[in-house]
Amino acid sequence: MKKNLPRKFYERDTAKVARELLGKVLIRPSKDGLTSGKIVETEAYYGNDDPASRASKKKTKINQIMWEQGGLALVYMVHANWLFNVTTEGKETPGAVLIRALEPLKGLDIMKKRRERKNFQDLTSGPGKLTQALNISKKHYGLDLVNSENIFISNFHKDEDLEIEKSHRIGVTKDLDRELRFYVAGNKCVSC
DNA sequence: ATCTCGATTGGCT
DNA sequence: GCCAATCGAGATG
Repeated sequence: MKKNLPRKFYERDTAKVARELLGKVLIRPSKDGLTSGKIVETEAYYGNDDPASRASKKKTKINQIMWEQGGLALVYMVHANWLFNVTTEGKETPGAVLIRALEPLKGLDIMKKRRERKNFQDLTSGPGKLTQALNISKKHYGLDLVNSENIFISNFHKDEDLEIEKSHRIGVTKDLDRELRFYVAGNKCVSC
């Protein structure tokens, strides 16, 4: 079993974490089998000065862990889909990275069943799709990815050279004048 | 108790 | 490409 990324990986500038999460593997063992995928698309969300961020408003039950340590699972629902994020930066500095797309690696049959789709590209090519494929939901809220066996992120076995591109964030009503979406160029599983 | 809205998805034109 | 459906949280009364 591969090793969880350490706390210090997450407790850095959010855009840097988002960018470096590309190519890492999200691993999700479960009762019905292990599913995993390579991260190919992410978005960075900051605090106060980021109108698109959940942390730009006051603390709530949902966003409060953005002020906690880095490496925690932040899961919430948008338009009837669970979205999976990881907190970043140290305590008192809010930040999180949204995982927007994966390239399926293991457990493809399980993913197909959960998604009720059989095409490779329909499995995890969107933030709501990948949570369904990996069976991630509200119950994982607050999980510490640095220690957990249920969901964790680790380095990929081979150091591939990724060609990374960036763009403005997708779907947000008020974006910043800064490109905070990162994705692997040309990858078939990127959401758009 | 009810209403509004969203970091989406999938089906249809 | 367009657009309606979907769920839960947060706000409001």
